[in-house]
Amino acid sequence: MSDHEHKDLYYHDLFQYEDHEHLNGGMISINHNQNLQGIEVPSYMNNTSFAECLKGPMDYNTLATAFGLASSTSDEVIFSSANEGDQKPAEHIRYSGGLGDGDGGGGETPLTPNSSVSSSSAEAGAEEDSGKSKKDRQPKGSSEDGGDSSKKVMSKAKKKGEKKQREPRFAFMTKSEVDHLEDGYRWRKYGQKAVKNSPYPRSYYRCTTQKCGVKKRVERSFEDPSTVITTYEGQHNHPLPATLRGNAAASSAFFPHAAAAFNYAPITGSAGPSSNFPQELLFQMPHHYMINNNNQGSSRSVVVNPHHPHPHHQQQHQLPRADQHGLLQDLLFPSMFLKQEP
DNA sequence: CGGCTTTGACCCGCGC
DNA sequence: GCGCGGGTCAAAGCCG
Repeated sequence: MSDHEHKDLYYHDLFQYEDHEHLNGGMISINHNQNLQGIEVPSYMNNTSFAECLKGPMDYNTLATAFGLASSTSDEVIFSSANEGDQKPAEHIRYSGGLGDGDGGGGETPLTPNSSVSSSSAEAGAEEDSGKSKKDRQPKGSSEDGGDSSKKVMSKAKKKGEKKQREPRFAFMTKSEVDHLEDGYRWRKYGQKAVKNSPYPRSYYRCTTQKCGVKKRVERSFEDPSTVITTYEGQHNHPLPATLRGNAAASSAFFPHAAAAFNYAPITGSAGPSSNFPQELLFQMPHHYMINNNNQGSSRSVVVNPHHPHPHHQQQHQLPRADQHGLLQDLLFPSMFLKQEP
């Protein structure tokens, strides 16, 4: 497997923070207080196009067009969820994904997250940041006995051949006062770095579940301090931690709405990422989403469990038993995306 | 005491 | 080659 090939196949760094400005125009407003009907379509975008995007084949270009983005150039689709609730300011969600338009010779993209069938590439990567495999670090302070140096060298050499490749990423912008938004999963912070040109640091989190290599970065927008940018990398290979399901702990994870939406979106056309919505978007999202709407004390939660082993199928829900009841009817947002059969 | 956060050091890729 | 910035590690500290 040549590194270059992978480079072409997978589009990492889908989210360019520096490019935020030019995308600010494409936002959809979703009013959490009004359920689905609350979705406000930007003036420049007619309802029809929006609806088509959601109901029809998830064609990236269609989406992009509907969102007022230049489909040919833009990599992002922005979701904005306006929570007009009292205390909480509006929530904006920016969804971003890379356009897999480059040939890349599709088919190679991992389709089944859990079935590591496809090229370890993405899967293995998730395990532990493939690229710079940790461990090859040498404890500074203790000057080490060199005993492990071998280990270190080894891993180093190993990585030498294969270029590091990151998991596809998904970023969301959320208006929130809290940096780390609950999304139903448990995360452990493993680092924090100052962000260039920003007074706000960027925090790095890793899913605490073993074997799950999902990571996420959280940082506050320096342009709009009230906005938190959450970037997911990788996909969960496990269900939501039971302890968090239906728990108030999951307070305002709005970004998953968008994620869920795309996860359920049927893919049409070839398996290639070229003309359609980039597959990364469809398969790299967490499998479950818990969404809690705390507005007005009526906490509602939604758990979406795509498990979409077959992208060409219509969405198939496999909600966790415990959550199966009451959740669907509680869907605040996904139903229109889910395109549920009447 | 276990789990999590903090934080400085380290590694790596990339541009110059 | 060097410096910079992003990302990660892991020891130390904190907390329930």
